Amino acid sequence: MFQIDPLSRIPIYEQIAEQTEKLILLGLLLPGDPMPSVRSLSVELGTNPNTIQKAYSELDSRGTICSVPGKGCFISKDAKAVLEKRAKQRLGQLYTLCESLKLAGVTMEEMTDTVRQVFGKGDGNT
Amino acid sequence: MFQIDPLSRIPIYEQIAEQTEKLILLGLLLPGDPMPSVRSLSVELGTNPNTIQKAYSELDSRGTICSVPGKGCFISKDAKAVLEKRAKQRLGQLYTLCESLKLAGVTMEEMTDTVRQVFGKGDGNT
DNA sequence: CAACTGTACTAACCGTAATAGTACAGTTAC
DNA sequence: GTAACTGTACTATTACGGTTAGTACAGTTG
Repeated sequence: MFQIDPLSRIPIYEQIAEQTEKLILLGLLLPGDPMPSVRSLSVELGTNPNTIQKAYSELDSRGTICSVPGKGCFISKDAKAVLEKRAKQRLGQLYTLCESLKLAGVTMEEMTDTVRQVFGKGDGNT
Repeated sequence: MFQIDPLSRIPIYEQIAEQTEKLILLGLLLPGDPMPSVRSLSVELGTNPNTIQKAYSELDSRGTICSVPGKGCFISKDAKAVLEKRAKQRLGQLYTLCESLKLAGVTMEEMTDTVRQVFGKGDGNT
C-alpha cells in the first residue's frame, strides 16, 4: 500500500502522510475507508508503531483522516475537498519557484511549456 | 548583506549559499568581487565561523565562488553561467510541483496564470 | 474475558546543524 | 621578518529531530 524509502531525507511519517493523501486524490481511498491499524502497518513497513502514529496524528490534524480510539482511523468525509483547498493555497509555492527560475534566466515559455507537458500537451505535434 | 533566520528549518549555511547566489543573479555580486572573510561575516551575522566556512565550501564546490587560501573568497568568473545552467535542470522541480497540483484539482489555466504573474503579465488589463 | 483499536509516556540511539576552541599554512603590508 | 590578515582542518560539545524500544491505559468488538 505504501512504498517507503528509509534512506530518503523526507521523514518516514511524512512519506506515509503524503502517499495517503495522494491515494485519496487518486480515488483509491474513499471517505469512510479504514486505514491499516497502527500496529499492522508498522509490521508491514518494518517501522516502529510510533512512527505510524505520528503520520496518523499528522493526517488527523490536517483533517485528512479521523482517528477513533478503540475503532481505528478512517478517511475523512471531506478529505478530498480539504486537499483540493490546500492545493489552491500551494499556488504560492509555484509562484516562488517560478520567480527563482526566472531570476536564473529560465524563460516564461520554458515554464509554460513545462506546465503544458504535465497536462499532456507537450509540444502540440500530436 | 545577508538576512539570516536562525529559526528557519533551512540551515544557516544553506541560507547564506542561497542568498549569495541570488545576489549574483541580481548582478549585485560580480565576478571577482570578494566575499566577506569567514571571520568577519561570522561576527556580522552572529554565527560561528565554522558555519560560514561550511557555506563557503558549499559554494566553492558548486563553482559559484573560488576560495583562495590566504587571500579570500571571490565570485567565480562564470558563476552566473553555472547558476543559469543549474536552473534549466530545475525545470524538473517545476514539473513535479505542477503534477502534484494537477492531481489536487488545480487547473492548467490557474498554473499558467501564476507563471504569467511572475513575468508581470498577471491579467492582461494593462 | 480476549483481542483488537488509538493514545500517551519515558528512555535511548543516531545523524545533522551549530557552537567553541585551537592550530596551521598562505598572503599582504609595514 | 613580523604582524595581521586570509582560508582550512580538526576535535569536542551541545541541541534538536527522527526513529526505535518498551510499557501502559482506555475504548471497542465479539
